[in-house]
Amino acid sequence: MAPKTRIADVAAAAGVSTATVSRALSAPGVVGPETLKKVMAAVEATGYRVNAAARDLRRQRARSILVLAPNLANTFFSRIIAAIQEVAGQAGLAVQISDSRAGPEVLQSLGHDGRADGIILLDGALPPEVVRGWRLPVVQLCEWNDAYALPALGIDNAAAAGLAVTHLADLGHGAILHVAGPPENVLSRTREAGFLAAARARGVAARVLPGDFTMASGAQAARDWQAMADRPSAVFTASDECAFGFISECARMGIAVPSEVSVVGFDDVEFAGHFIPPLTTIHQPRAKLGRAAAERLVAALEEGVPLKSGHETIAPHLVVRGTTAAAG
Amino acid sequence: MAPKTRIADVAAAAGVSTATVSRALSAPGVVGPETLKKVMAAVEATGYRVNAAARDLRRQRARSILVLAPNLANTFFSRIIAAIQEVAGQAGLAVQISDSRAGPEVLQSLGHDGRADGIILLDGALPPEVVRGWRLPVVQLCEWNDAYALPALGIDNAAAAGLAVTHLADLGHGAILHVAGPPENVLSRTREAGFLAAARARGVAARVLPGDFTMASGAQAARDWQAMADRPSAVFTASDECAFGFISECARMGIAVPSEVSVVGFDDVEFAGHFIPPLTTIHQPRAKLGRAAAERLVAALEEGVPLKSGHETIAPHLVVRGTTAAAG
DNA sequence: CGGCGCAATGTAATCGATTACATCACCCTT
DNA sequence: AAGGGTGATGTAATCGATTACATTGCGCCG
Repeated sequence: MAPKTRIADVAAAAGVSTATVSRALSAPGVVGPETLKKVMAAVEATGYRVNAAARDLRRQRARSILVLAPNLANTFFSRIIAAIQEVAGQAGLAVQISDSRAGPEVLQSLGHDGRADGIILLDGALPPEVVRGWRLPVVQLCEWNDAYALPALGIDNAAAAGLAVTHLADLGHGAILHVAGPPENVLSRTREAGFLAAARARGVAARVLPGDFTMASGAQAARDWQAMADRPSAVFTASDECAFGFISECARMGIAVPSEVSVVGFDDVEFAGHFIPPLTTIHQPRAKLGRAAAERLVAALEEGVPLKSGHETIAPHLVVRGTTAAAG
Repeated sequence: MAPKTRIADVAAAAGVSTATVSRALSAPGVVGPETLKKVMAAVEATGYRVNAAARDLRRQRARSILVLAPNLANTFFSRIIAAIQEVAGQAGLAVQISDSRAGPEVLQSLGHDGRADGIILLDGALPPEVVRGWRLPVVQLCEWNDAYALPALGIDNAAAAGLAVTHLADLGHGAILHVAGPPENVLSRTREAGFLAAARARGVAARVLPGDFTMASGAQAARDWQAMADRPSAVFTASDECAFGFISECARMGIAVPSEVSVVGFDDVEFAGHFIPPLTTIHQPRAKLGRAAAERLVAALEEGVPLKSGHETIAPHLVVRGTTAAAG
């Protein structure tokens, strides 16, 4: 009925001033118990809800955080965002999401229009000048970019690649092929570097084929691999999707996994455990990552805990399933 | 550098009044060309960005829509949300997401705090009194609830079930098992009803087992089906996940799909086409649904186009892949 | 040449909540 | 009994942008 009730309406109904209503709602301890009761009754009666815009304006806070991700449709992000929303929601902060591939001006204003108090950035490929122009606390998650000079959180990608190499070497594979991700991506580069370092350390032969994280690039890699003179007996791909593509193409070519070739993926996406055969892969704790990033940002925002600068990594682990076996 | 520049700063820099700056930015046509140039230069020089809270307060608009979904981690929603964000972003509206499983008070205020101008609701299981209490335009998407008395948009679930039945009957299957979804869910009920009606119309025997959309319930259904005296040769599940569970369990029991049993899923999730064998399933055009809902809401918000009440359905279609074959 | 109309700009009220500061009542101490 | 403290409440300034209304200056018409 009442289209909008303002704090003044509540004050009138309760027979007190607006200041008292405001205090009753945000600091119940400082108003008298009698008054508190009256105010609460009036709030109930009028169906009052604070106007967020007015409060935000006065408080110079939006009680909201912004999550920026490239390609929101990517299922990799959904669990992360869910975890962020959970933590933020508990702290009473709203979560706004936006595609980080929007134009620079749009991105620029996102950090300046006062709609958000902080940003969680899941993209390492934005123009540094835009990112550095933001005057808000920002946490980089999963991907990062040193040019931003911002705190970052993610798994240790190099160590993760090492886990894959160790696992395969332990199974007796003397040569391993890595299907890399797009070269402009930090994650790709770190994983590839980690792979090469671990292979060298372990004394196994290393080969690398280009890729771009997609299923199609995995299938292409399978064909290229099949045509090699001396095929490595094990493959480590830069993403699960790529591994799926590789394995599917092998199936099409009549090559059995894992008996003829072992495959290790990266990410442990929802589906990895249900693929046939279930995929051995590096697990990225997405919920934990989302939660950790949100907790840090919320702490910075609510309690003024400064964000630790520099990289913080979470240890990944390998999930051994059905796509790896001892070398024949 | 400048921690925050207000419109007054720009006005001072340009030597005009704040009113002129405001007009230059929001209605460039009404200020003189000279003045416009000066203002723009001043905006550039000071790095001014409007303060969204102040503008929202004054305009009584938030330029933001809220998407409410149960379980944001569910990958089914990510593509829908991406499409919503795309449409909203083009219209200059922010997208806020929240878990619809939050407490009633939280939900209540979401519709009243002035942070959002409209809501896209992906959940049909919220308390009707909360939903009806919102004084904002709301569009229900995918799921719906008649008690809300709100416009709804989704695929025609009954017709979709009919497509599955027709396909299987055409392949010569004389009996079909339906693994249903949770009975409290409208989608489950509509799909089941559509299934039964189509089976009756087509003259094929229909059986139903309970389920809840999950992979585990699909696996359980497979075991129950395996134990049946006269097993139907075809299965239609209420979700893709359920179909994956059914098929995986069949594989474990040594039953081949599709030669020994045909399976049709529902949703056409990202992974359906890459499952082995690729899943025959009902395709839900998620991007299209998200876009359509967002377009309607944006039109209602921006141009005052009233929301059509009642259900609006989009025709689904069947994607035939590798889990269905002619009855043996 | 006086006045009307129009275009450009300025002045100040407004959106709704928060909060610094002022006020008041009451009690306690000396 | 005067003075000082304490706790509860009211008054009014404030956050920053928008916009109704007022003002100014100029050209044009009769």
